Amino acid sequence: MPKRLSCPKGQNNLLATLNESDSKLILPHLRQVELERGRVLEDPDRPVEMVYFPITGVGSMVAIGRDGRRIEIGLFGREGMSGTSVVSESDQTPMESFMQVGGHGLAIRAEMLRDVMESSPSMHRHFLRFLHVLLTQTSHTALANGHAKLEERLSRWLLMCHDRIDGDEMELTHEFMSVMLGVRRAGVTVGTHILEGKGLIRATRGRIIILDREGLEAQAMQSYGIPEDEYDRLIG
Amino acid sequence: MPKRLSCPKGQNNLLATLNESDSKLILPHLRQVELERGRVLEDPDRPVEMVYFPITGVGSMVAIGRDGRRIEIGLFGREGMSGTSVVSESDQTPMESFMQVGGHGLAIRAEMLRDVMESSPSMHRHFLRFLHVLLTQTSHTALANGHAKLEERLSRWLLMCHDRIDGDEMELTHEFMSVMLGVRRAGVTVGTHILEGKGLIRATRGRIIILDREGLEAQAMQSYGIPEDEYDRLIG
DNA sequence: GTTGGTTCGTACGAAATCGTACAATCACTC
DNA sequence: GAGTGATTGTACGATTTCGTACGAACCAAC
Repeated sequence: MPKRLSCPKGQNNLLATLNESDSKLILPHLRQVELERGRVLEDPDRPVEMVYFPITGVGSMVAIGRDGRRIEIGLFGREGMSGTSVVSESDQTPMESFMQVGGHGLAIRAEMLRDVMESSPSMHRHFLRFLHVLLTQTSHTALANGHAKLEERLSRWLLMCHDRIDGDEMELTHEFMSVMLGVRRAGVTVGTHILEGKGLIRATRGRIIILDREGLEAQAMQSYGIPEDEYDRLIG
Repeated sequence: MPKRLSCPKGQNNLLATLNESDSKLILPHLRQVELERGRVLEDPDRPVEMVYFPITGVGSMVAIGRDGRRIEIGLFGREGMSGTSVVSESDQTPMESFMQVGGHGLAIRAEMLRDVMESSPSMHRHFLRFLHVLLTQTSHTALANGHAKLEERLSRWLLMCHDRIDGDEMELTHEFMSVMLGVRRAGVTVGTHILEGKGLIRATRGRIIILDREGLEAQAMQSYGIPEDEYDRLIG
């Protein structure tokens, strides 16, 4: 299977799939922004001020425990958006969102987004559907975290990143992946070796290259795909 | 800490917290229903036909993997509702919802709910906020599944059930809990013994009694509470 | 080229959980 | 009150992951 969630280059697919009048409505309020790696898009328990639609790059949503434990619960790129709590009329969330892979995109002030959604139920619906996809993704993250072995989770995660970038190369350290997956750094090192040994990826310092996507999907089979199907169904 | 998410007896809190005009709007379309244990409220990948607002009983949302692996990703009782995909304009989800503890509640046809939400943005917003709480809950399930030990996850799960029932007794088998948590049945048996040994619960055949809620919260500290805070913030 | 910080490879025993099995106990029916 | 099925208690080795540690490899700056 080829990459999922793909969309016309140079665009954000969530915006590209708006109908014409909604597109006209929101366009004037969007402005280009750089989304450098590490940029925080959403602070925990603080009102969302800007909502971002990546065109390149990958964002991570991270749940944070009482004691500060973190784990990634979802990621989004040019198929989606940050700040969905604006869409669910909840202003803020206890999670954090940040760019894990740098890129650029479009941004709109949260207040403004609220306004345009209010004036266009169809736009609201469109973003709501993305929220639903996000819930599905998070659910399957919970499923994978509960049932899947490290190697399978790693495969799933690499696939989800791969879907959201151009090309087959990503700048990722084992340390970073270990935090996202909530496992030991050393575990990730061993895991990547296994995938590398099977010829599915190639890993060099700070970089992972996907060699055999289908093979990776086979590795992740049970864990990958359902949220992506849901995206196709609802947004396409 | 006392039970969370509590609300006036004999009511569903999500409905009880609607404003007066919204309440009048939806009431005529609600009808009383029995929600016996095991009752399926929502089939995976099939359009939601009825939406349920429990008054007693507890419902579970379960994510299902490609190979049929299951894990509970959220639960709801008289503080919430089933069928949130109607709220997110997505009609259906790849998950299943069913009653894990029997009870009764109110039901409305999905179509009708769609209509009344369309005619009342404030009602739509209210349910959207619950959807946001659900996303938070699911995120923290992913967090717990990734980071917490069995004993901690078990405590968290018992607390979440406890919040949603009257009294301190629940009919639960180890087998059932093991499926919800995605662990071995034997593991749950050992886990309950530990909690029992600490005097936090009492377990008899097919039944768990919460003895020391605060103690349980201490056990689950890192994993429990944030989604509940979010509920208070948004619905109260 | 040396230095220093990041990243990666690898090792170790400890802990948690798994998969499985089987016997004991309970609740209910006949 | 004997039988039956569901539930629970307990055991076993196997597997996975943990926590930690330390050295090697790499990269960039001086």
